[in-house]
Amino acid sequence: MVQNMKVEKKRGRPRAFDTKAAIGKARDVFWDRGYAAASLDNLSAATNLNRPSLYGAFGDKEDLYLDTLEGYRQDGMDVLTEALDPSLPLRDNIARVYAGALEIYLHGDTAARGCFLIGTATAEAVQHERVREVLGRSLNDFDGEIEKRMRLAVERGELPEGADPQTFARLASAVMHSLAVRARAGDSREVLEAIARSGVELICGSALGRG
Amino acid sequence: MVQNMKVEKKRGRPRAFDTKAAIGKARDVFWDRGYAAASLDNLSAATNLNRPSLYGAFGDKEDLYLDTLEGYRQDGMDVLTEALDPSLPLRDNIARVYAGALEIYLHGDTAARGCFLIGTATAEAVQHERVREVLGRSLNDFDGEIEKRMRLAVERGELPEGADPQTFARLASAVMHSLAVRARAGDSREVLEAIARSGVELICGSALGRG
DNA sequence: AGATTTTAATGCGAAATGGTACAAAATATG
DNA sequence: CATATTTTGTACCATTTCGCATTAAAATCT
Repeated sequence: MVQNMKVEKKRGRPRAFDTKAAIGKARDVFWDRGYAAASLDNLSAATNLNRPSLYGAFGDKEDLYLDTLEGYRQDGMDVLTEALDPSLPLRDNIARVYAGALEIYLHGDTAARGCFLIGTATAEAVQHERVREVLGRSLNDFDGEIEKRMRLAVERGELPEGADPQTFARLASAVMHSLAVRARAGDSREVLEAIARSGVELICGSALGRG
Repeated sequence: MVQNMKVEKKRGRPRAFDTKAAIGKARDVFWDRGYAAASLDNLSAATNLNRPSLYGAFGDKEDLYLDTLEGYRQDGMDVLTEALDPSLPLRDNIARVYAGALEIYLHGDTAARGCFLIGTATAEAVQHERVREVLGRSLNDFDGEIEKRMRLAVERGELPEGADPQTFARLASAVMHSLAVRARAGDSREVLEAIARSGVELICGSALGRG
């Protein structure tokens, strides 16, 4: 049932490329240049697909971009849920979330890439409603995933009794947003890790949650 | 001495436009569309300057963009220092900083604009070194201004004795960065204000700083 | 094998883009 | 007034852009 989804033999000529891989390559282009500055030639070169193939497989440039955004959101959620393993203390969870984020953000050829969503989708969000929708939904999904863990933390006493899980989740996200921006602005790993540590401290800190 | 800077009567035909106003109009265009997607036609139409005039007055598109960024940074610093009036309690200061930020971020015709720097310069930061430099410097300047107030707060006992002003400043900035992103992602004023309030609470909160 | 269906490759084209040449206009200086 | 200097407006250019039409190629179905 899992593998049946693609077993229906398609009629015509089979694709000579892997869709997921192509989206990944396209994502790298958008990540470095931003959506608007990424040309179809750039994308075509990076994916080894000529423009008509790109167009046939993904639709126009905006459609392709939305696909890369969705893929990133999904990957991000996977990393996040793994980092939030509830068998670990809350403090470790949040630290792992930030560490995982920095692992992604600090990659880059010429300069650190930061967060793909925050680094590129924000720029288009005002004009392109669909991009704004994906961006907003992604941020909310991240918040929601963290909020689940925060709820557990309140139950377990890792956070003060009256603490609002949603509020704590949003503040935990806020630190991550800042890391995303600062990484792309060129801040060093040392600075970013220091911010991450102090964020963990502030949110899960002994002063508040005696976590 | 202040007004002498421009009193040297220039020789040729005088400009028929106000430079500052033109930069402001251009900034609005970049703010909505992002740097790459803003065409010289867009900028020309918004400023009522034809392309050669734009080019003559500001240089090429990137030069003009950098001018708008610098102007925004300067304006932002002014708003920030005003909000951080040291005769007020730290809690009020930070609340005013966020309120001032939201006042700017929530403007927009089709959708909220968010922060001009974070919303548009991050997208270009990887490829354009000069943009990355301005972005990084701006973030640091904001941090520095807040840090000064935090230092004072430690001296006054508004924050715990051992607290590191730089750390607290960066965390205060982090909440603002999150507001910047979320505003552009379409979050409502209510949500943003709630985040701002909880950010103030967490950073200046009684549990920690008994401010 | 022949028909059908889907993908791949070449190349085109209309429009938009960033930038500039050039001449007219407007002002200060001599 | 004449000249030098700067700005303005029209028109233009070379390039890039996105998107597609068309044709060739490769697989499946009958």
